[in-house]
Amino acid sequence: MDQNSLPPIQTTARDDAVLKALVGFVRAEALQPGERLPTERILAERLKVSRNTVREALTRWEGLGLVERRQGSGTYLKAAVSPDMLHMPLTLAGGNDFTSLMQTLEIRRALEAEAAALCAERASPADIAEIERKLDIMEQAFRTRDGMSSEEDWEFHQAIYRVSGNPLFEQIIAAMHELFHRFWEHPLGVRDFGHASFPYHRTMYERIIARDPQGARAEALKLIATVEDDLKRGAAKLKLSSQT
Amino acid sequence: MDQNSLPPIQTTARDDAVLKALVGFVRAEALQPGERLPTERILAERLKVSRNTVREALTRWEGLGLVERRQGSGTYLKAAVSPDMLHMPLTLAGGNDFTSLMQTLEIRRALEAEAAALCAERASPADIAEIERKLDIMEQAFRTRDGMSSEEDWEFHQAIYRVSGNPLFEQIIAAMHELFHRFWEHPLGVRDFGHASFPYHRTMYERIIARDPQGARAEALKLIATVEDDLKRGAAKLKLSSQT
DNA sequence: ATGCAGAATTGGTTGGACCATTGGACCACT
DNA sequence: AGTGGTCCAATGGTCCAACCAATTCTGCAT
Repeated sequence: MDQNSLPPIQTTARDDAVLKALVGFVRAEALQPGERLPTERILAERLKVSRNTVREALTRWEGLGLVERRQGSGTYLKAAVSPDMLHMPLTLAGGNDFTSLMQTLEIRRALEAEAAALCAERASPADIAEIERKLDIMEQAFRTRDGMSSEEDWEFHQAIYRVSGNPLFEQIIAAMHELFHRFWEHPLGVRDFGHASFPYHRTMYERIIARDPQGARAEALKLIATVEDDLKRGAAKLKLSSQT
Repeated sequence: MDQNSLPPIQTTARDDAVLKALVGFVRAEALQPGERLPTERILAERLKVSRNTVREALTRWEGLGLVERRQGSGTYLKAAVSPDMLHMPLTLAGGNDFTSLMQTLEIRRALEAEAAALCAERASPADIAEIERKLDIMEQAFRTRDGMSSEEDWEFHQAIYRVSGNPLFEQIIAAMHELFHRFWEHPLGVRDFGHASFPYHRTMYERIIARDPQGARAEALKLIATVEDDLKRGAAKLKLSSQT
């Protein structure tokens, strides 16, 4: 017998139903991130469920970063919601910090190279102008502050992900970026962290405007390689691998 | 004034404390994934908190995929936990049109190639034996059922991600896989979907055992390319691009 | 042994109560 | 006008006790 022809029926799934209703509400009211949604008590009454059930549902959304609860104030939307969104909780098992850092870079290396290649294929003249603008801002910041242009650097990269035409690149790499910087807020003893990557931003840009996907990919790989080198230097310097 | 010199203070965080205690318990008892952890009632009593609080904490862990709750049975550990885990919930807005499907493949192309290369570099003899086992199972299923070996096919790929040594590959690609199959359960009109990719599984395996990262990468790219072709054929056939 | 009914266990839900924090209203004083 | 203080209502956080629903165990009848 084909087991797929008899999917398990859904008797109860109260909190899921609550979240579904909440998605509907957010869309109906066109709520934007930052706005407040109804109080738990009102939701419980309207949906005819217990307040505890509402709370379990909201706890799940809070864990996913979709919502923020402030005691005494209310519950606020933190991100856009849609009926068909997929949740992907990434868990990076501690281990030593160096390993985790390196793992985020392995993902980023793969995606950064692909995004650069796609960008070189698909960029419109307007896209190129935007990328160049971000590149100029970054180089300016790099020179005036001598290094430490991480904010502008990141904006340049984001522009490329956007031009790749695939929003998944930006979302996933952004997650890697945040994961990375949770360890690396103050470049572990490596004073000129990021210095080495600087020239490759412009060379990557040049391969993009030349509509050279393979070249752009190669430059992106070189760029990530310098970051990996910086990381290895920091690890060797601090021997930070001793944890728990 | 430096605003950073006065960070907001942290008062209470009951459920966080519960999770921290639970991490300690899991480590103390050396619980492995699949094992059952104490009853909610017992936890509440031992930790001197309400059962509701325990439930909120467990709900968060469930949302992160760390734990699975089965009514009437218990709560089971689903993954290893450690005190310094990092969580990065990522929610992807899934579209159901041709473009979205293609976008998941672009991500997968980048990651699959990188994972295959890393696998070729790092696979131990035991790893290779495991991959070969999965490959044999898949080829067997393919021949007996003539096509339609998607389950075994997926297991083969997962084995490769695991051997890559970076758990993020499996987590992210699994999300892409789910996003893809949410709308592709029955290969939209393409009867022999996946047929074309079949031979590349073995060629990829051969490059891996040959410790040839670039070769493995190339075979992975060919494999994904056949899937993209299948997708394009399905799209042209059904013109499925009309969807909300 | 086998199978089945019933009890015990366990997560899921409910309703009601109280606590802690927030933010606004109001007021006194400067 | 502005500063600080007090009060109060709204809101999320916690607690309790009970019951519901799914699962698992138990022991009896066959």
